[in-house]
Amino acid sequence: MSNMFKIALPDGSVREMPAGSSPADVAAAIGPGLAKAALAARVDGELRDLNRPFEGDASLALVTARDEKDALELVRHDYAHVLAEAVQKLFPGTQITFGPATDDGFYYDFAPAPGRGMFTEEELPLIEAEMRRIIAANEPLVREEWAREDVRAFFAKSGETFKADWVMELPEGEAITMYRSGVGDDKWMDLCRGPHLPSTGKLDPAAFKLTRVSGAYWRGDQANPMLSRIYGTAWLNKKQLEAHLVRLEEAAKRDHRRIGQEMDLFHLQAEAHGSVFWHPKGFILWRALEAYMRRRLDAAGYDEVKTPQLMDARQWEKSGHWGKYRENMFVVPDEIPSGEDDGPVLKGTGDLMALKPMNCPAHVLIFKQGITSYRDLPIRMAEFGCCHRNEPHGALHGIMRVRQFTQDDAHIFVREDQLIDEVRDFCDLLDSVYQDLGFESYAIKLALRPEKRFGSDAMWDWSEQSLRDAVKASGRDTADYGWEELPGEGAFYAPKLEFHLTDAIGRTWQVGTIQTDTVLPERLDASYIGEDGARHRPVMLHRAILGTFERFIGILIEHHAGRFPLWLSPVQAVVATIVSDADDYANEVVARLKAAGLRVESDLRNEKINYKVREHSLAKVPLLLVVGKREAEESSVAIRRLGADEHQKVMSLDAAIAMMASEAVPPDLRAD
RNA sequence: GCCGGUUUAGCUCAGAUGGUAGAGCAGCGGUUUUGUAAACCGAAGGUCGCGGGUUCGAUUCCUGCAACCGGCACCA
Repeated sequence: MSNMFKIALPDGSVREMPAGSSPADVAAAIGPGLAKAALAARVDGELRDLNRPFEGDASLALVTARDEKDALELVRHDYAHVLAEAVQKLFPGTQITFGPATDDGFYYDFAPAPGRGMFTEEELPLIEAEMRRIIAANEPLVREEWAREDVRAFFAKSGETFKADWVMELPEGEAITMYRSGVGDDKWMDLCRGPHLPSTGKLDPAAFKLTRVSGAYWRGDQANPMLSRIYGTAWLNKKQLEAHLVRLEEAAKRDHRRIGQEMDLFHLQAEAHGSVFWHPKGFILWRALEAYMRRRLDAAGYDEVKTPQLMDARQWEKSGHWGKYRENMFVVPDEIPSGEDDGPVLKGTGDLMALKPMNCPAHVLIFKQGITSYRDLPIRMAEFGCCHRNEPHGALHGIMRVRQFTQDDAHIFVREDQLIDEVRDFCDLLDSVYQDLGFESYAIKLALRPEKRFGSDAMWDWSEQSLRDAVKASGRDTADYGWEELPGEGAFYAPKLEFHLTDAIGRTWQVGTIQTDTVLPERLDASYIGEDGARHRPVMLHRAILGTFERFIGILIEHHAGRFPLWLSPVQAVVATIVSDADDYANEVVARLKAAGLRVESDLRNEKINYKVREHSLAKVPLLLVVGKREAEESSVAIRRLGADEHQKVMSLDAAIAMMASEAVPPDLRAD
């Protein structure tokens, strides 16, 4: 066996390196510039430490900051390592657990030392300073392979029960990697799969920032102790960090809660927390969206229905909600008590009723009226259904996560042989709606059977596979759609396809969904008569495109930053006068625009035009029609378009009305 | 529900180690008739989230609760 290894480089060349050499040696052999720039190595495609020796012939690609994706991941992971080291040095007795890289940085979960509480934001600057000290010390990060029992003993000795317990769950017999930073008394060790940069000095002390603290359950399980998580954002250099912080500031300006208040769309208040008070302007947006959806559903063969808000508890027992969902339901006694202890019920039966958390059982009850033939299927039953769910309080978020909401819900009753086509058609309809509403991209996930569920494994096998097949048939099971499967995330009655959109600061929200349910038709005994004259169970597809009006409008607000396309804008135009002599003409313009179906307001106030322009621009009014003496004489308007480069365009009133009316047509009604 | 933080005028925020509080903007009254992102003057506006405690006195200290914010868990 040769004691020289052949190392193939990306340019096709091959270098002979002595056994025991590492990617760092190759980098040094190529040149000092590369040796300095190298952060890690890809050896036969696997990301590895720069100093980890080759084990034989290999292909090698050195990773530098130019390989941004790999570099960011490495660097962020290293910052997490440095964070953990800093925290343990500043706060002895703190236990370390896990600390991965995230999309914009890193976090680390700690179990605070006995007797002290969770970390607070006030402590972050102190921790940052210690991190910078560790970076300035340029401590080597050295990979060591340990036996599992040695690792356990090491952590057990210092009272690190989380790490000691965790390492015992790793496969027995395999070498486990520990990373050492610092030397001598300043030595610090962490159990970590790696890889890491060669030393802490490779990090830019000005390219990270600790951002917030949070609680987080050990291994993500509510039954486990809560740990103290510290989040940071980290980049390759200061410029990138600053750009990211600016992006966050810009994103905060798009927050739907802020814009909702600025544009007077809605408000929330403690007396009905988790329910939205829609103001006139916000409800115009709602109505435009609802009218649009209604047209799309009509065209796609749906029948719209309306079902009761309150149903008897016995019905919820039959549907299974009472057993699996009661903790989230608002339960209402059907009675008016006398008010005395054990006094009589003055009115009502005394039975329990519940506000519907979902529309599905009611739709099955409609389906069950009369007899359905196989020829009638599919039946697509739609409802803009108002539901109530008593959500965990910590889950509520603006209008994105509320306790009362209206779904663009529908249930499609299909034969098994119709299922895949129906799901595929739904995917196409959903795609078209998202395009119309300005969303170019969205993610599709398949949420698989949860632990707490109804139905047989065979049923779940079939349901899951049918959704998988339907997405494949629609051609959307690709990386462009972020396609992935999420084990354990399905509803208790069905697996579901989830369609996700992203908010202003990168949080993703599920909006659309379609679920293949065979459980509820069974429980509620829904059937159709087949070609063979026998009774069969239909499959029930639960589906929504917007998800809920509340959440979708929240996303729309952030996506457009309040600058809605004209057909959705609550106020499409304001006619603003320059002098009071133009008041009569302005009123005429407003009347003409209203007659053309446009939502328009006038501003005849005794204010300077600069003031009016500023005010209506801040209010995000898309079109400002300025009229003064000139326009009144010429029957024209000076149109200023929000966000446009050219300041104004003077055109005749007739031409302006034609242009605006055409632009305000909803996307599904456009001729083009 | 869990961890941390916050709650003062319509909005955005100051503030006092305990003696019932300010600013800007908005709103209101007046002056200004104005050509594309803030004209000027004036008066007014608050049980300092809610309850309990300590105190001569609490918006401030203690305590309970609620809502909100950031995460976790849960979810459309």
